[in-house]
Amino acid sequence: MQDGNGSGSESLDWNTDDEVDIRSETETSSHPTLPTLSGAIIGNGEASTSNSASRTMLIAHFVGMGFSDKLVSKAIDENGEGDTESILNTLLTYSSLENSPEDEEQCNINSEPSSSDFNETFVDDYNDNFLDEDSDADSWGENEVEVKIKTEPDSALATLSEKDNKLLALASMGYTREEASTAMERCGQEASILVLTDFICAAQVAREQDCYLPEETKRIYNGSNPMKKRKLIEMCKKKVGAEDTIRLPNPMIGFGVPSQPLEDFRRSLPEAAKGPPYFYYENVALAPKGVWDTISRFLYEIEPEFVDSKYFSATARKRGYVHNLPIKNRFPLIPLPPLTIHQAFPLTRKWWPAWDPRDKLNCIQTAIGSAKLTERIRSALERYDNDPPESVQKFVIEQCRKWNLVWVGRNKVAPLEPDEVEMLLGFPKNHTRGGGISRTDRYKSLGNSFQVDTVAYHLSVLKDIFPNGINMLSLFSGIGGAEVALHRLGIKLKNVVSIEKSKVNRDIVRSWWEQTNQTGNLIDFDDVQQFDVDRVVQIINNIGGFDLVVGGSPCNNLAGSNRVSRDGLEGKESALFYDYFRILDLVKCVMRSRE
DNA sequence: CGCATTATGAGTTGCAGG
DNA sequence: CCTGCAACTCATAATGCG
Repeated sequence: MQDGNGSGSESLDWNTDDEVDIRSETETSSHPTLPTLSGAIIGNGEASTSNSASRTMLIAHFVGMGFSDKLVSKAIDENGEGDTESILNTLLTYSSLENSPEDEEQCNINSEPSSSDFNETFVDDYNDNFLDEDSDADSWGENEVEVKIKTEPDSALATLSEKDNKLLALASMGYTREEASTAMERCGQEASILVLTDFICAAQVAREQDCYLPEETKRIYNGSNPMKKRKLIEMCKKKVGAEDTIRLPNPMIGFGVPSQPLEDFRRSLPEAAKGPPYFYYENVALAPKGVWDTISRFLYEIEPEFVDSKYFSATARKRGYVHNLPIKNRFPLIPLPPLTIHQAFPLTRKWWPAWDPRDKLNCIQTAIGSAKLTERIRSALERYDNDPPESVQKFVIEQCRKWNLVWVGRNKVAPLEPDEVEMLLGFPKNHTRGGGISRTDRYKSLGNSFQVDTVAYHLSVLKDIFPNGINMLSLFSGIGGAEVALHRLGIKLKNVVSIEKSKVNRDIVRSWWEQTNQTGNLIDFDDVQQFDVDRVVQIINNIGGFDLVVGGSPCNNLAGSNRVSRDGLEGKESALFYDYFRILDLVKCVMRSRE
């Protein structure tokens, strides 16, 4: 996806002066802005008139959190007085749509919204609750949360948030509110972000060139004519200019790897990006076009650090990391892991043909090569006493690369074993073994995980900053790559709040936590979408704040190996990136309000 | 139903060579 | 500048078996 980045384009006039939007008090910015709560405009608090007592209380409550009087009234009108959760959601959406990078410091969430309610002994409560599994998400603050959810139909919530998400995303891309809503009107609310941006882009081009009638434009963007669509997108790219799209570095060493530390490298973070808390976000580097531009724009315009884990391991793993950590004085985990196939698997050397030039494995994925394939390879090679002809060599090497096969006997290749994958990714042996987990699930969980040495290298700078340990919020924890990395760095884990959908993964982390005799608290949840303001405030009041927020959101719809649903950042699972951003920004605001 | 097995390309990038 | 080619990719869904 090539998004339309408004800045730097004079000819297209992305931001018209006569646009009508809700940020009328501030000057129009020509820069694509972050949809952050941190950047919310704080109203000057007009006196509200003719309100019931409860309504006045309600308004005061939200105004106390930093929202303007006018906005709060509007939100209450839309949602009714009874449903504070929906009101808050609406307010957050409005705030996000308001663009005001100049006012980043004005986040005035009241740190004590009825603090007596929150200062109960929650830690004790959930330590008990965790013992009865699967009820974790609901066993919390039942009296409050349950009721709210039941009064609001799920479908309504989902529709609202989906629509808002799209508006939000479009706003973040620098489109005006008018363009966004027009596009949604014309393409329908079910239209994907791609379709919407295409529509806007096409409209721009049409306006520019005056050669497409509206009806024609509409027809083209109903998906009937892919050639013309592609051509139009190309034209848009030319117009917008590709100079500000994120490109992958070559070699992919980010801000340095142990063998090439980039000693004197400095970077300046945008003010809004600085902590607390520190945060660390991860996803696949080779995502569809435009994805990393969007991710970076949401995550405070921080430039992603793209690193291939082949500099830390015998297997490649090209990933992008967005974080606000210092990068000076990083150090790697000891012992240094093997960096070549030969070092990692000495026994394969005996069978490794001279005509297979590989010394690194490709990316570990979630599925392995079939026995049928390895058998085809064996029988193809068996016909020759010496080296096979070049055509056969080419076929075999191609398949070995594709499926990450290693030589385990004469003419015999095989996929990696789960424990070998564990080693390559930096996990302790048998990390994913036992406890009722199937072999298939082991491959899947490992294939979706961090490379521990790589992540540890980035997180190592925290050791001096937090000599007494850290509180961590871990989203999409998986099998606990970040937790393992910190533990191996010798950074004490005081409180770890972990959110992970898969029960087998939660079990793996819980098991590792017990096996390693952790002295801190591991608190887990299963759904990021239900992790709302109340919960964040409750937890922060209890543990005193987070030092680090880590997470790699789902890559399903971004990953190249997905033939079926590589739908980009708006895909079913990958769209959970926006929940990472939402929760991070929430934590940021609550933390700032407690200063 | 759980688990294992298998088949299923496209999108993107880099690079060499016109 | 362009074109062709090689390389690579945190996956999904259908099927069969016990």
